[in-house]
This record gives sequence, structure tokens and C-alpha cells, in this order.
Amino acid sequence: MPELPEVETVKRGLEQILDFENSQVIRIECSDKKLRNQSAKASLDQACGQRIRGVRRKAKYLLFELDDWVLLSHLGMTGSWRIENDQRKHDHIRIFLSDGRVLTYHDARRFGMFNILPLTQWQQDPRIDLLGLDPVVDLDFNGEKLFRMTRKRETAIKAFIMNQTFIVGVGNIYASEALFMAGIHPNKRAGRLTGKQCELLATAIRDVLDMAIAAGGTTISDFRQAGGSAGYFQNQLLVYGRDREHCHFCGTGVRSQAIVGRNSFWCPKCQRM
DNA sequence: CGAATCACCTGATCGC
DNA sequence: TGCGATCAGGTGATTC
Repeated sequence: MPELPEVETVKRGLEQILDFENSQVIRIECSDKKLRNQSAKASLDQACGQRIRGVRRKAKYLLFELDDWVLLSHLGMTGSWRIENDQRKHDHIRIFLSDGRVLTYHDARRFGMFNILPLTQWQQDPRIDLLGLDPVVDLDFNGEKLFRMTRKRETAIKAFIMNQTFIVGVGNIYASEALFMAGIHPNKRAGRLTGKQCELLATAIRDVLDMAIAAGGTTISDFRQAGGSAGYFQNQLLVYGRDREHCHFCGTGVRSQAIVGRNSFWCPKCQRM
């Protein structure tokens, strides 16, 4: 579900909703079913008594900054955060705040992660440390960097830009969109892109992520902003989910096929190998 | 080492 | 209406 724009949207929503001056963690409750990667209850309890000082995004991770700890959250495919005292099926983590509200994590498939890390050490966690450039915040992400990174890489360019050790934030939806905008076939070997193509692709990646953030993310089925509303970038998708529909530029039928295990969409006329 | 595949889960959808 | 097969926004372990 959540790629960079969706996580950024959740982060901004939580910033609006949370009361950083007065919200202290009173206690944390966990369902009996664990997420794919989740700290033990006793470890999470170290957050009790601490203030939530801020929310940050690192790649597709959300971080709740406490006084001495960081709560690291990854939404997996179906994770979401909301403020609501009532419980629903698939609510797995409930953080009770001193203002009486409950910060709740919902995740049907439980592919998400939730860990507590020391404030001074979270950046050394390998999941954070090994992350690549963020196209939205790292100003030195550009075509030249992309060109150098892709040299000698034999994998499909679509798989390359979805690999979080090179570039962060691009998932299955925005990979197809960015490659369409750049006119590059998703199955082209990464190492065969020209300098010009890397320039176009770096720009397309940054643009599509920025536009999707501005639209509040993409809601295909269940993505929700922290306040509960849907995003609306799904109305602006150019190729994703449009198999056999007409390309908006040339009218040719959009094609879809799995590339490295993930369904991919492209225009066979606008996008070249 | 790089690259591809599998595994982890539940729910929605589709064809019969 | 019911049932099985298939697919879904991600990532980390395993295999080649």
C-alpha cells in the first residue's frame, strides 16, 4: 500500500492531529497477533511516561520521536495509523495518550513493523542505515547520480528503482508511473540507460512523488490518511491499473505484465527498450 | 557478490 | 449463495 507519498501524507496528518506539547504515552496495548517485525511488549513499555516530541519520515518508515526513544513504524502493505478510541478488527497496537486519545495502528495483513530504538542509535539500525537517496528531500539526487548507480546493473530498471538501497520511496505504483513519464520501458536493463534517460527518469521520479504528495497519496483500496480520508492521486495515474486502456499520449493500448514478480504497466509505443 | 524467487498474512474479486 | 484460485501498495530470507 504505502509508498513514499502515502507515508508522507500520514506523517503530515499525524503532525496536525497530535498535541506534541501535552501528549505523553500512558501505556501501550498490543493484540495477540504480532506484526512481521515487532518489539516485545516489555521493550515497548519503555515508551511509557515519555512525550511524543515529533513525527518524522525516513524513506517509507515513520518515526515517533520520544524523549529517549524512537518508535519505528513501517506500514507494510496495509498498515495505517489513526486517532480513535474505538477498536476495530485488525487493530494491533494502541498507544494511550495523556490527553485521553488513542493512537491506533491497523494492519490486516500484518506485513508492517513496529520497533522501539534508543533515540541516539536508531540511525544505526541496518534498515535505516542501508537506505539510498530520498528523491524528495535529498537535493543531490539527480540524473548523474542515477547514471553512476546503474552502471553494470543487469536487473530491469523497474526493479532497480524499487530497490530501497539505491533510491527510497518508489514502490510498484510510482515505478510504473515514473518510467512512463520518462519514456523508458520498465524491462530495460538498468545499466543500459543513457545519461539523458537517467536525467529524465530522476526528474520523473521526483515529480511523480511530489505530485502524489500534493494529492494526498493514492487510494487503490484501503489507504487512508491519518484523518481518515482517501487520497486522490489514483485519479491522475497514467498507466498503473490501466491495462488495455488507451495511453493518454498516443492512444495505444497500455500493456501489463509481471516484471521481477510485480505487475507492471507501460505503453508499448511511448516507452522504449 | 548480484539477481530472482519465495515467504510472510488477510481480504477482495472473479469465474464457475 | 458458495467455493477455490488469484491478486494486492513491501521487505527480508533463501536460492541460484
